[in-house]
Amino acid sequence: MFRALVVEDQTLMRLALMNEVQASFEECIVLGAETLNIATAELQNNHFDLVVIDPGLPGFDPTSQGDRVAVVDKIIEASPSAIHVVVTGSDNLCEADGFRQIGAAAYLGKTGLAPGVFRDVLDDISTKGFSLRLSRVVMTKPDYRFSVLTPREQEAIDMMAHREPGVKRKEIFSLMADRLAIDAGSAEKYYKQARAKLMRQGHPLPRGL
Amino acid sequence: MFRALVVEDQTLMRLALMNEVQASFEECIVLGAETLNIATAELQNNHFDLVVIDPGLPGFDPTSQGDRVAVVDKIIEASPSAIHVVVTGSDNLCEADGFRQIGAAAYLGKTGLAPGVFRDVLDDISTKGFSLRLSRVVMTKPDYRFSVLTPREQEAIDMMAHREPGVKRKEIFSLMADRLAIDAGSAEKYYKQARAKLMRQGHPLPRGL
DNA sequence: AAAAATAGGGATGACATCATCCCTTTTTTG
DNA sequence: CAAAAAAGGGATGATGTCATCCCTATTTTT
Repeated sequence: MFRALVVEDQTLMRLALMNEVQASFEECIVLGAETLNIATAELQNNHFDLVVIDPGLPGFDPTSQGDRVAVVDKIIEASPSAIHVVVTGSDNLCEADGFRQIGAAAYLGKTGLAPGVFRDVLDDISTKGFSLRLSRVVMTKPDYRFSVLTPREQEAIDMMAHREPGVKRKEIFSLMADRLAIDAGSAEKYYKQARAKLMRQGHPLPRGL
Repeated sequence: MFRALVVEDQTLMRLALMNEVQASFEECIVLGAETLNIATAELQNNHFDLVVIDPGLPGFDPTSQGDRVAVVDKIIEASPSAIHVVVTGSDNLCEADGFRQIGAAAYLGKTGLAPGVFRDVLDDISTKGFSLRLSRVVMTKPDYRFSVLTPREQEAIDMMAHREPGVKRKEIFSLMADRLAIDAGSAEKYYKQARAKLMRQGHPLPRGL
């Protein structure tokens, strides 16, 4: 059974990261720790295959490079056989190198760290040994979220809304089919159903229909 | 139809906040913006009832108090009729006062901002006019997350794991029943089912069973 | 010893989502 | 024009979760 630990003080982010880890493994146990104390206690008593760390923890100065390295270093030394992924909001190349030198397998900026990216990061690690994803701004339009839509319908709307001009809808349906491992016809159906729901409720649809 | 906008650069956090907003309203549309540019473009073209803002956006100095105020101020001026909630990782009482004075209805620290808290914040706003929740460390034990459990089962395990010594399980079942608006017997069933699943797979259960 | 709490199951219907396949009409494109 | 793309529906079964009610031992309290 794959065991992972997520060390992050921001609750919503911790839960989101735990979700990402869970989504990356068939069967697994994921623990979440808010503080270094909780984390070290767990690391002493149990074995972990993967540890995700945000170095900006309570009780440490987030601007002090020494504090940040100390946090990560302590965790790495307490779990030498695990894969260590550093996640931070204030990322930079210099710090990435530093963490890499003390044994981290990945360094990720929080901006641009979207659902699904974590899986890619793990692929990077197993193929190249290290994964570096610095923060970068990607969005040009906002994301829409409608409470009336099912997850599948929401995804269909999302992908269609981000369609580049000139790209046919059919192509989006194929893409969606690939990503969700379903039939292209089903993807089309979800999109149409979603669209119909929004129209029925008189919603102003995002541009691109 | 209730319309909300979440302005936050960290993708996972933005999605989590959008979820929190959605969970707080029956029917709603929630937009997510990664940058101030996207946000202001939306604010110009559409009306919003609620705007959630993280002042630490790309292109601004997160350590500069002036930059942070400028971001929030620009958004508030662009949507004077909306409720404005400021969410930040580096929160302090002084900044909270500052944002309150320019019209924010809530100031929330990211640490301790857990699922469900947002609803309470909105209650605070409508009753007291302002909600202040500074970051604070709450956890003493880690959270466990098992991929084999359904959400209900996971919640049952969560709540039981955080049971104070001396508290009877029956009481937890009642509490769970209250919080989920279900029967106490059902809550008990979920817990037992979850426990059975974990035992069957040979998982070392968290202390407190 | 009696009462309450806990452990451990089985069976059930309601319900929503997922995924598929089918159909027609209109619009756009080559 | 002909063909492809798109809009707009209806019907279907599989599946999983939710929520409930039922049952019997065993253990712990009182």
